[in-house]
Amino acid sequence: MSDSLPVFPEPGHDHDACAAAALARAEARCAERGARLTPIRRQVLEIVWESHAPLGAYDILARVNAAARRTGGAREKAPPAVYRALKFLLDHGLVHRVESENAYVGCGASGGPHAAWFFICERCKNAAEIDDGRIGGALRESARRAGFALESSIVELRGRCPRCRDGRLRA
Amino acid sequence: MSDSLPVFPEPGHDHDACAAAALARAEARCAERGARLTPIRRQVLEIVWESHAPLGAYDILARVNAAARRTGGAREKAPPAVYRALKFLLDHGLVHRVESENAYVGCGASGGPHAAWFFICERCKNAAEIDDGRIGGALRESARRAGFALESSIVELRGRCPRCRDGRLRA
DNA sequence: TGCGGTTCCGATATAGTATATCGTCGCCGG
DNA sequence: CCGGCGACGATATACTATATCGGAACCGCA
Repeated sequence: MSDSLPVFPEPGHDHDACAAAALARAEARCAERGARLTPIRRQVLEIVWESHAPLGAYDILARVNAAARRTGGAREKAPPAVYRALKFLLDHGLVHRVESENAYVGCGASGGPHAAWFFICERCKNAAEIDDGRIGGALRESARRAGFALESSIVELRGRCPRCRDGRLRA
Repeated sequence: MSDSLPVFPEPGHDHDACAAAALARAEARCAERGARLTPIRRQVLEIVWESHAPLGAYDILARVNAAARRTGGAREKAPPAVYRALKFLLDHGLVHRVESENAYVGCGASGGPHAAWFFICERCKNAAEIDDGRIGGALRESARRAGFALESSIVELRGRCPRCRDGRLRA
């Protein structure tokens, strides 16, 4: 685990490349595991990677169906299609769920299983994963002292990202 | 902020006293603030204090209505009644919301505003507030290093409480 | 080639969580 | 008396998620 690094996407970052890299990681991981990145799963993953802001399941569904309407008249998907795809992606560590928003965001890490801890900007809505060993240490130590057998941890830190923090409301 | 102390309720603790103390704290705080602990607000608070396990809004609603049926035929309350009461209690720091369960639990602290961090036992379902300065320190330091202006933090640690941890499944 | 198992998906229904809106009542200060 | 405000009742609706069943596609294997 490394120190915390600049975690929010830079203003002008090449987001297409960012998303493409995530898709490539997903394909690699699925190949490794013999898991099938089917069209609907891949599409849902692409949609959550359209930005760094967590997206609700029904927003994802709407985009899936909007795309279907554009490209030809395939019948509308129903909610379970999206929830099944999300479950697959969650199970394989390709997306994370943001509990405080009932929403889903792409996993930016290439490594194995890891805790899903986030900074979430209240203004631009972006979420950035936190990679900071100190937090894990503090949580484990706190659990140890309480006699609590820690199995998983949810950490969602809300506030203003570096770009949005300077009081510039609704810039 | 103190060290982490034994935070889960003891097996045989006097829960009636525990709930009564919480109600007394609530009355005191409302008096201080000129806020009105109306009958429905008080009843919702009593219901969340029936145990240390977070309770869903509709479970609370069902208990409110069950009580009404028992004591005489007052008309059933609708969901907004409970959500309004919960909002009041949340605003005044008398209950906390557990994001990972869409559920609500009484606030055990008597002090002022504070972060709502929890241990949540997957077996007995109880939630216990964490009072550990190290966690806050780690979170603030992580935010500082990332240039993130921290406004609020959600920490929900899931696992087994001291009483439930020893592999005794469904005892 | 045909069988049997598994995985994935379509389709429908329903469960569970939360809020918007509008009207009324009661209280309190002027 | 009246005006404002906070609280609440009532209805409707939005949003989030899952249960269940059946069929299609795929795979390994006799």
